[in-house]
Amino acid sequence: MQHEPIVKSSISKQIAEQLRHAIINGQFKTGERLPTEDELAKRYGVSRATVREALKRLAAQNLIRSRRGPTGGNFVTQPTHEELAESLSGAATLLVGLGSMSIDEIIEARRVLQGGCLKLAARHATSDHIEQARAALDRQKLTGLTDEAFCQADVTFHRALVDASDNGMIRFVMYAIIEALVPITNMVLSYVKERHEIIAIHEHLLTALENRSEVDLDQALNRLLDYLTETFQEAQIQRDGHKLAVTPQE
Amino acid sequence: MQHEPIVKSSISKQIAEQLRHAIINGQFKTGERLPTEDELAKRYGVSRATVREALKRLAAQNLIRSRRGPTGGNFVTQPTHEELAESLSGAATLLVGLGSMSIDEIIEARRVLQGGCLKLAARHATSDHIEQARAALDRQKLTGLTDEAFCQADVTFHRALVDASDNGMIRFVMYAIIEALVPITNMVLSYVKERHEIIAIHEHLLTALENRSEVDLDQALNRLLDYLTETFQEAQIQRDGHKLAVTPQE
DNA sequence: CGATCTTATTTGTCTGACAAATACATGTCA
DNA sequence: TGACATGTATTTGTCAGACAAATAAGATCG
Repeated sequence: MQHEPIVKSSISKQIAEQLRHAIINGQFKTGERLPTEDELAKRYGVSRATVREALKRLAAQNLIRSRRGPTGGNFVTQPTHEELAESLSGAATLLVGLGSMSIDEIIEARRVLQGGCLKLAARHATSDHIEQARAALDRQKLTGLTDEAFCQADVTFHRALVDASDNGMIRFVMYAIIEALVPITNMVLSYVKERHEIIAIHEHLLTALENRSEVDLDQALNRLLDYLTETFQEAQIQRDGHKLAVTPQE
Repeated sequence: MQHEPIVKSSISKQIAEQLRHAIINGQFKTGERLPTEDELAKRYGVSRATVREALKRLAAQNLIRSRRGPTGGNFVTQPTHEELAESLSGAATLLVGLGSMSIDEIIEARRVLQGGCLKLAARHATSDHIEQARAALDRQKLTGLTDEAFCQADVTFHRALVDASDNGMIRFVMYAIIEALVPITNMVLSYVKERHEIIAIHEHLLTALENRSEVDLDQALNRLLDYLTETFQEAQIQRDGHKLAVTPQE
C-alpha cells in the first residue's frame, strides 16, 4: 500500500508559498492584480478566510498591497529599497537584540566591509554625496541635541558615506550593519557622553573622502571603530555597575 | 473643533505592529506563549479572524510559530540564523530579479566585500572550514551533475569560505550576496558550459586559503569575478540572440 | 456641461460554527 | 500495579455567510 506524502503545514501557508513563487518567477508581474479573493478561494477550493491569511503573509513581506473597491484588489508590488532595507535592518537588529551577535563581531564586520566600501566611495563620491554627509555632520555639531537626534544624524552621516560608493547592493547590506550598530552608539552616548570625539573622527572621515585618500579613509575608520570598542567597554562597565548598585540582589 | 488623527491602515496591520513591537521590546520573551486568539480578540475588541490575520503577518516574519491543542498557542520564536539569512537572500534575489540591481553592481559588491571577508578567513579558517569547502569542491568535480546540483555545490563552497571568516554578521550579509549571484551563475552555466574553469578557480581559491595567503586569495577572487563578468556578457549575447531567432517579432 | 446620486465591485471585519491536533485525566483489563 | 485504550478539554485551523467601507464608473438631474 502506498501512503501519500502527508503535508504537515497549514493550507494557508501552502497557498502563500505557491503565490510567492508565482510572483518571484514572474507569473504575476509587478503592478499586476492578483485574482480576487473570491476567485482564489474558488480556485484553491478553500474559504476566503484561508486565502486572506495567505495574502496577509505576503503583505507582511511587502510582496503585495491591497486596495478596496472596483479596480481594487491585491497588487504585486516591487518592494522599495527602503522597505527591503528596513526589513533587513529589522532582522539585523533582532540578531543583535537577541544577543546572538556580539559587539565585537559587528565592529569587526564593519571594519572589514566598510573598509572596502569606503575605497569605492573614494572613487565614486560626487559633490552631492559629500554635501549630504557635510550636512549630517553639521547637524551633529548643534548644541542641545538629544541623544536620539544625535544618533539619527550619525546614521544619516554614515548612510551618506555608503551612498557615495554608488552601488545598490553595497548600500543594501551596509545600511543593515550601520543600523545594527545604533543601539551600541546610543549606549555609548548615554553613558560616556563624548560627542566631540565622534565629531572629530567624522570630520577626519569626511576630509579624507574629499581628498579621495583611501589611506586616510582607512585610518579614520579604524580610529572610529577603535574608539567605539573602547568606550563601549567603558559604558558597559558603568551600566553594569549602575545596575548592580540599584538591584544588588541577583 | 479637533479632528482625531484618523488611522488609515487596517486594524489587523495595526495589531500586527503592536505585537511586533511588544516582541522586539522583550515584553514577550522568546519561547513564551502569547495570549490565545480568543483572548487577544477580546482584549483588542476585534474578531478572532482579524487577530489571526495579524498573527499570520508575524508568522510570515518568523516571529511566532503556532501549535494546536492545550499547551498549544502562538509562541514567540527566535528566528534562526538560517531563517533570517533566508529572508535576507529572498529580498536580495527579489532585487536582482526585478532588475533594480545590475549585475555589475553585484559583482563589484562581491569584489569589494568578499575581498575583506577572505582576508578575515585567511586569519580565522579552521581545518574544519577548509574540509567543508573541499567537500563542496569535490562535489562540483563529479561528472553527470545537473546545472542545479553544480550550482548548489557552488553556493555551498562559497558559504564555507564565508564561514571561515568566523563572523556571524559577515556571514549574514555575505550569504545574501552569494545568493543574489546564483541566477547569474546559473545562466552562465546553461549557455557557456565551462565548468572546468570555475573549478580551476575554486581550486585556486581553496589553495590560497590553505596557505593563508591574502594576496593569492585576492588574486583568485578577482580571477573568478572577471571570469563571471566576461562569460556573463557572452551568455547574455547568446541568450538574446537565441530569443531573437525564436521570436523575431518584437 | 457639471455636480450629485446610485450602483457594482472588492477588500475589511464580524459572527458562529465545526474540524483537527494534542495534553491530560480517567477508566479498563491483565 | 501497570500498560493501554478512551474520553475530554483546550487551542489553532478552516469554513460559510453576512455586512461595512472604500471607490470607480455610470446614471440622473439641474
